[in-house]
Amino acid sequence: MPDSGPIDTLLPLAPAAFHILVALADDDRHGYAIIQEVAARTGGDVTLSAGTLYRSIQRLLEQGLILETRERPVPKLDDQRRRYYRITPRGRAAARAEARRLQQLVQIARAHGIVPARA
Amino acid sequence: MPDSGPIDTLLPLAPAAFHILVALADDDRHGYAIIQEVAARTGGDVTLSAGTLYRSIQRLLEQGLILETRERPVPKLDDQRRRYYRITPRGRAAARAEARRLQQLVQIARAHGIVPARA
DNA sequence: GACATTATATCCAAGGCGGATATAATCCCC
DNA sequence: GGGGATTATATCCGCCTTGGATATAATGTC
Repeated sequence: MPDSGPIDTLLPLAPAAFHILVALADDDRHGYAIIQEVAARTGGDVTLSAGTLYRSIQRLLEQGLILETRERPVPKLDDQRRRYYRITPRGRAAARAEARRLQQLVQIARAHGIVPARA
Repeated sequence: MPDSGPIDTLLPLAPAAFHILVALADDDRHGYAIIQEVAARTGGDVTLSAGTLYRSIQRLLEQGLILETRERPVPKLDDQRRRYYRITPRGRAAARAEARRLQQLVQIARAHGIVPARA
């Protein structure tokens, strides 16, 4: 399953994969920066380990949900170790589908009175 | 970790565990009925396998999130094979916390423009 | 009484995860 | 400019959860 086929077959998205895609929604980022972005965005609740991050990135590349860019956001001050990644349209679609799926879960929980009201 | 301690340590809840707790939110149910309830409630998207179900039930019992009841909803027509389960207050709290966590994920995805609007 | 369905339980292999380890480039400060 | 902390990527290990297969037995149906 390289980079085609229905998005549904990718769901449910692995939690780490979802976080990475969301972190790349706004800007291209390199791996280490993704870890920091996710931690910051979740208030420290989600701290991707290095092992999880780089394995997830490999899978996302194979699935065509992200791609590596040679562009450097700030060409002058650069760090040759960094590898920057960009979300693809397909990656955006996958993240959107996953978000919808999560939203449905919350809806079901609400229908069963688990959640007081809507947040 | 038998059945005490902060709810947060239980999060994230395994997907199967969350579905089971939600299915038990309204009524006591036996294992097989939980599978059917989850499948019905999700429009067939989530079909818990038998292996997943019974192992998840064991964990939930150990964690004090559900308990087994001897009560039979309909005492007359009964099936001696069935084992009925009931959600505990702690289980309800765990499901609520997990739903909140999921809701936060959706919010983050929205903040990054992944999701068009609110569902 | 035979056969499909219901119902619980266990085993196996696959996949995702955190944490540890390795290696190297970059930064900072004295 | 030399040395140590930090940044950055990568791989390995073991644990946990999962779907699917298998087993066993009670119940329902005709």
